[in-house]
Amino acid sequence: MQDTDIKKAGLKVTLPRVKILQVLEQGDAHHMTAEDVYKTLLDRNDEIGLATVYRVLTQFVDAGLVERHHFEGGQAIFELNRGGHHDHIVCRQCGRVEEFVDETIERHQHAIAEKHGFEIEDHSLIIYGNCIKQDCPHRLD
Amino acid sequence: MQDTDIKKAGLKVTLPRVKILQVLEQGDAHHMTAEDVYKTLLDRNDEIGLATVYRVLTQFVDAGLVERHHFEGGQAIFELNRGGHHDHIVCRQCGRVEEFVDETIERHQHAIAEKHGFEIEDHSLIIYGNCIKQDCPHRLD
DNA sequence: ATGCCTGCAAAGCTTTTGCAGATGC
DNA sequence: GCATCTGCAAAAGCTTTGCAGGCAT
Repeated sequence: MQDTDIKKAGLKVTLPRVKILQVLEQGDAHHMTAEDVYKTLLDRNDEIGLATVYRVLTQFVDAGLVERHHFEGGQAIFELNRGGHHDHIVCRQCGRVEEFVDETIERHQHAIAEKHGFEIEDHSLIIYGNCIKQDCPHRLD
Repeated sequence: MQDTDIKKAGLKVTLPRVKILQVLEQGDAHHMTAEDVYKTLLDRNDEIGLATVYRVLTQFVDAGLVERHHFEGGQAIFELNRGGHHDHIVCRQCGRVEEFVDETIERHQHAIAEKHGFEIEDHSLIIYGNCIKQDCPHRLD
């Protein structure tokens, strides 16, 4: 239940916050730019300012409710934090984003950090490629 | 020899291009923002416009001479392509960037791409943490 | 009632682009 | 000489911020 999450973050339960959380929960595309969230809200006739979308997303990131990723392209990508860490594989043709977890990679990263004298906090692994799925609209034949 | 590389890229060998390549080759910090490159040039009394730095770096990236990375923070990071792929581990305290290669991780990435029906083109693996080195100016004690 | 929120518009940053003059070949 | 390149200034994205009014508690 979203209201609880918002409260736990020390934030007031306001309409914009609830709606933004809903978009992130329901979106078929789990990975969205701030602009994507904004436009989705407009499509639903929820008129929420773009500045508010940015502000709220940042607050959610700070609260740990949402993750911010930096893919190619300069725009930040936001994703609801559903627990469970995962990495990403992105199709350069159609923009599709899929998630994966690989325990071996995770372990090796820790070993590498240790070897280099780093206390690991976080990591970002993004595989870029072309998906060869039937419905990739930019499919390479 | 840089002139050859520039020519091979189909670009004229101009002073700005040679100087920018020199900065990337000689920089102790192998990972620089466009602004870093620009300021380094100014320090050497080479007055090259920031727009030119951006334009030339982009041309070098397109030519495969330079790599562009997207770390946290929004600014693109440029690095001379010295052959040999590697990944990065970044200290959030002091900004230090170290490089590493892990064959197991590389292999697993290919396996993951295949499993998801992607033709892998590229990938970006960045580990963020805090280095605990003697000379880290922001060292956590 | 009060303090936290929102919307708007303006500003901030990084990066790109148009154009006139300069330069490499 | 001619095409390509550079510098400047302006513009273009994305994101943040100041402020005045609005809303949750």
